Amino acid sequence: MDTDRGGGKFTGRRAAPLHGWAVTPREALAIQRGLAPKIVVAPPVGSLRTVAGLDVSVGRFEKTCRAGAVLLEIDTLRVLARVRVTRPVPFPYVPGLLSFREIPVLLDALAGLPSVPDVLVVDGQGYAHPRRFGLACHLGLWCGIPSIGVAKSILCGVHGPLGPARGSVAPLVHGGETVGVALRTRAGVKPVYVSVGHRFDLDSAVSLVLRLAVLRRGSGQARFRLVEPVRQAHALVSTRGT
DNA sequence: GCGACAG
DNA sequence: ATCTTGTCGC
Repeated sequence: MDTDRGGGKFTGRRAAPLHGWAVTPREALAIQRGLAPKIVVAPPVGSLRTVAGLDVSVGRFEKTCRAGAVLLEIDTLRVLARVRVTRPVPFPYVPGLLSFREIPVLLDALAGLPSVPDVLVVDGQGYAHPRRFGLACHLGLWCGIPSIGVAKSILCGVHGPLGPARGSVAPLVHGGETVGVALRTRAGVKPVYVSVGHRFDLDSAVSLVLRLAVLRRGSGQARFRLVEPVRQAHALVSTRGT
């Protein structure tokens, strides 16, 4: 029943928004429980040509935050557009409720892109969440766009050791369920944690992440641990000024 | 009750 | 997330 297009042109075109954003932590928890069943875990439909990397940064004592959305062509990893917005911080940081802090401002950045991305990549968890509704799930569902989460550390779950080579994986398990994977994007360095957001399956997410982790010219070694869209978004919001 | 805890 | 310089290594 989700008409797709979720919250609208990213924010409000839907006749009835899924929910408001001015909520208390308690209400946020209830919203997550109610929306988690709506997440679709399946291979992405159609071809994936463009990807948007998203990130948010908040100053130590500032009351505002910056959100960035960078659109790239998946094949070439060339940047097609960059959008950065500054907004009041809408919600405190509470482990497990990150989406209520970042999505309101990310939506404004996404709305500034010249076209709708085929897939969204966020800096954080998706399904690998206590209630299976991390930032990537929430954003993907709201926008009606396929999404995945690529986190730098674990929120919940455990995993066994993984090989030292790029591409090595180990399932991330929580509550007896595989909620994501620890993936080595670069030989010898700490893995990233990949999980499904919305309208994506774990295998497709892993292969996409490997495609987005820039390789060094020549040998098939990775240049960076993090995927390019998220690196670009991070660079965009981590500098201050105009 | 205690410790953990995306960004 | 943010506070922060130099330094070791490919």
